[in-house]
Amino acid sequence: MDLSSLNDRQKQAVTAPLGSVLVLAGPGSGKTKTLTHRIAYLIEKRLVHPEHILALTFTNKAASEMRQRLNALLARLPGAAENVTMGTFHSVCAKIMRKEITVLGYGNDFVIFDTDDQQKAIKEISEELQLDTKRFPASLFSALISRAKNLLQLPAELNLGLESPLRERLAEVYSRYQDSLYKQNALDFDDLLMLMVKIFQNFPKILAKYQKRFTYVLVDEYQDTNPAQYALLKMLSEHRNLFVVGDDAQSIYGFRGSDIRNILSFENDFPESLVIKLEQNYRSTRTILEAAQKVIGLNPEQKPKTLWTENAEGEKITLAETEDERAEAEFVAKKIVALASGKSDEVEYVPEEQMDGYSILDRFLKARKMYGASLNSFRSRRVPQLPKKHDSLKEFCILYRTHAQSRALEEVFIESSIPYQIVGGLKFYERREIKDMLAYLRLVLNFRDLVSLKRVINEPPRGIGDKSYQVIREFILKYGNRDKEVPLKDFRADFSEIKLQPRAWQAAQDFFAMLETITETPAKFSLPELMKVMVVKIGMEKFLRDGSKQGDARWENVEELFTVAEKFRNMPWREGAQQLLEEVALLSEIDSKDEKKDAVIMMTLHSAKGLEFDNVFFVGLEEGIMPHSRSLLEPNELSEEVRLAYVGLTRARKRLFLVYARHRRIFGNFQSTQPSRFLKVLPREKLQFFGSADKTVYRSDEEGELTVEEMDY
DNA sequence: AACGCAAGTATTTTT
DNA sequence: TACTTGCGTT
Ligand SMILES: Nc1ncnc2c1ncn2[C@@H]1O[C@H](COP(=O)(O)OP(=O)(O)OP(=O)(O)O)[C@@H](O)[C@H]1O
Repeated sequence: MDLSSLNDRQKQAVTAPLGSVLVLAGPGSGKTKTLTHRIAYLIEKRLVHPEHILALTFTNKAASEMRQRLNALLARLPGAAENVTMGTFHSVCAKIMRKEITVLGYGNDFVIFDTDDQQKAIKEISEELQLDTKRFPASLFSALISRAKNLLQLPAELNLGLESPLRERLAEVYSRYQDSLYKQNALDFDDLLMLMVKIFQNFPKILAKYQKRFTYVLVDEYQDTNPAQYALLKMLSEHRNLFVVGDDAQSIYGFRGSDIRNILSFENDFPESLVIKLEQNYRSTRTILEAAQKVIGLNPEQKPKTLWTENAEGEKITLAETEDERAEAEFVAKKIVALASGKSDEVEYVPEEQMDGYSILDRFLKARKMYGASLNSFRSRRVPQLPKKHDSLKEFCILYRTHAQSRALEEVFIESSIPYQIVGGLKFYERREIKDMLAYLRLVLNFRDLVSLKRVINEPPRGIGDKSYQVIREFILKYGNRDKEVPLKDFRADFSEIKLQPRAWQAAQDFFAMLETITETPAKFSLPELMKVMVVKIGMEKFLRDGSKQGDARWENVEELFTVAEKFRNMPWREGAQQLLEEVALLSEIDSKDEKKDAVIMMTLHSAKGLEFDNVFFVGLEEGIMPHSRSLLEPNELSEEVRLAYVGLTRARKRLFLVYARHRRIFGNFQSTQPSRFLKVLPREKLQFFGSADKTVYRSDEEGELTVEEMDY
């Protein structure tokens, strides 16, 4: 096997004897690359069969990219890469659970509840218990339940050290919530991990089966694993044959239960393990690396690591101060236009009549559609224009702390005719019409799914309001139980007994009759075929296309969903629906990124984990945003902000632009802002300033000795 | 039950 | 600013 593209340390990791290995190293040192080569090596040297390898990544996208690379590395063994099990913890657990969950009493056609479904289920319980939803919002319970599950605490074992009365309320809600999930045959995200652990703990035969199946387990981004994931690894790997890579300085998912101690105590947890440190960075220029090191230096608790590079010193980092978020976006647009049209320096504004490409009318129409720009405000703005002929935009990336920051950028990019792609934020699958369609599908598979029922029983309007829904809900909850599954047909016979107002009664009977006819579709039909019948029965097109343009757009989205469903044409519709729903529920934000599209990419710092770009714009570097105001109270959270900034800076290969605004609109009104404390530690001589950034940021020299917490304003 | 309007409130970060 | 929630009217 060709190891020539690896350095000595990387080779050592790739060819290490079987046993536990930790590769602990900084950004851009080739951890992911090493992990991929390790898999290839194990397969090619016939040390482990591909089917016996389990590789866990942080996102689905990372998994599919790894599989592609592996395929290329194993060109001489075609098909081998396909046999490796790869995916996120959640998706791999979901697959295993489909086979094994019946031991817990759930059906293996369970649905996966996303955060939204989860909160709706909790809300119903809060209402049932007549809790004060101001004092105890569903989002609070949802976060706490998630925390408990990540700590592997079932309702009976709940112990989060909370104060009364929250402790008692949570215990009640959690217990009822878990019952409710069970009755609906649903698992939430955290159940996928927690219940998997519980199965392995309580059913040693099942555990043994998977220990035999996966004799070698690899984990990328190990610093962001939570206690449940840790427990899984510990059981699966029987303390051996575990290969993990990560960097404690890049742990950024603490809010989701990730525990940095997993990587810090690997050596103790897995005795006789081999720890390998990679120290050469292949990604960034020396300047970028130096700046990043300074920032992470704000966290004394991070494990010290050497990181050097043979790369050139490179260009200076640009530190720009702008007036507000609009000017910030214009600054970024201007730089991108300049760089992508081959001019390394400033561009002049192009007079309208000389503009290539789009007419001003086009741009105005787009701007109005996107954010309702008025003609006057639009004309008074002069933004640079991206020429029709320009370099590829794929190597431009804009990073921000929160999704809300993308708006100003979007507005300016539309006006500048710069194609862009936003990762995450308001997604296709979060649109109302799409969620409705998926809810119908879920109901067709499982009429006990109350969250879906509530969503669509009156969508389109059928004359079944909240009162009637509550009665139906009670009926279903009391009706039989999951242990002996009742077909919808039998349910319907009994459902005619339900006591509802005549109009609602008829509508409800019709609704379930419709579900039943869809459910009886023979298995020879595929999912796309079923869905087309389904929308007709529902009357979806008439409902959505109300004559407005938005209505047409909504219907187009449904048609787009048909296209997605085409993937599942070669299997019975039930299976297809299940796979579609699972895939949608477990999508990662970054999965939506379209590699083919030539566009500037915008995303949150969290989504950028593991990625790299030639040109990175890190915007909104202000106190309150980066670090975020919600993180300032807890030192742990502030440390995580430092790591987040470190992740952001180290995404850049060649050029890095840091931008902050003096004023920013927050909740609609302007507030003045202060530059981020993280900027103060950057090496001044490696920066190129724009605006009065130099003066504003380096106001005093005495701050050199302060800790991050002390650096506040 | 459905619709419309007004007030109030919220933004980290995601599988 | 934008979205959700609640209230009042039909
Ligand atoms: N030995 C090497 N020679 C040349 N390039 C390398 C070498 N090792 C890694 N690289 C390159 O360095 C870049 C970073 O690699 P990789 O993404 O694997 O790093 P990483 O340590 O996983 O980074 P991060 O911690 O940011 O996720 C990639 O473009 C990779 O191709």
